[in-house]
Amino acid sequence: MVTIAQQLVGKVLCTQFDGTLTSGVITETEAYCGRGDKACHANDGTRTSRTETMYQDGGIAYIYLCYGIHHLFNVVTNIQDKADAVLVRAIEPLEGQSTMLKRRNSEKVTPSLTAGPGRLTQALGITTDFDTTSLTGDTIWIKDRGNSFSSNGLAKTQRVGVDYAGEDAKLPWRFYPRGSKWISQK
DNA sequence: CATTTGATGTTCT
DNA sequence: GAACATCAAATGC
Repeated sequence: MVTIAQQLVGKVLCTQFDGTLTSGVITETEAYCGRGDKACHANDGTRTSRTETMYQDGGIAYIYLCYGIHHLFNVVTNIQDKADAVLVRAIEPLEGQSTMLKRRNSEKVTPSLTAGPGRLTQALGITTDFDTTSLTGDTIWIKDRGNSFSSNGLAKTQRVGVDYAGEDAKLPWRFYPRGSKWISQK
């Protein structure tokens, strides 16, 4: 679970709609565990129409609306009825940069273009319409470029924005490459 | 520069 | 009604 979150860093997240391809290298992830992690929406078997996606088999996208405005993208990583997911918090733009700039309504490629959970989904055109989409299809998928980071090259810190989770907010389940600029601010 | 505030939907009380 | 896995624009130094 936590291992999967580490392995996802350095892989390439791709989306393709209407013949337009956009992609980026994953530079920041957070692990969320459905059992014993108060920061997870589906902790302790909490099932709602929103979190139902997390209880499905792994290898699909869990996308939900946060604060009524932002779409956050997660990868479901466990088997059916085990609600585990990895939140992708930031990417480094790769292909289709001009499309991302257009979607984000900006002109220059800077970290603020895709560094942040709400930002990367906007740049890639991901919305809740793609919730439960399989990540092995041709709409949203993850490419292995073979340049994964060793646990030594990865910084390990507390997760962001989950202070309400008490002790569980201190779990070191946020990962990003040491020295990378494509990281969400805080 | 730092801090505050508005937008906004889903879920739980 | 309150809180929430957030961001950008406005305000105050």
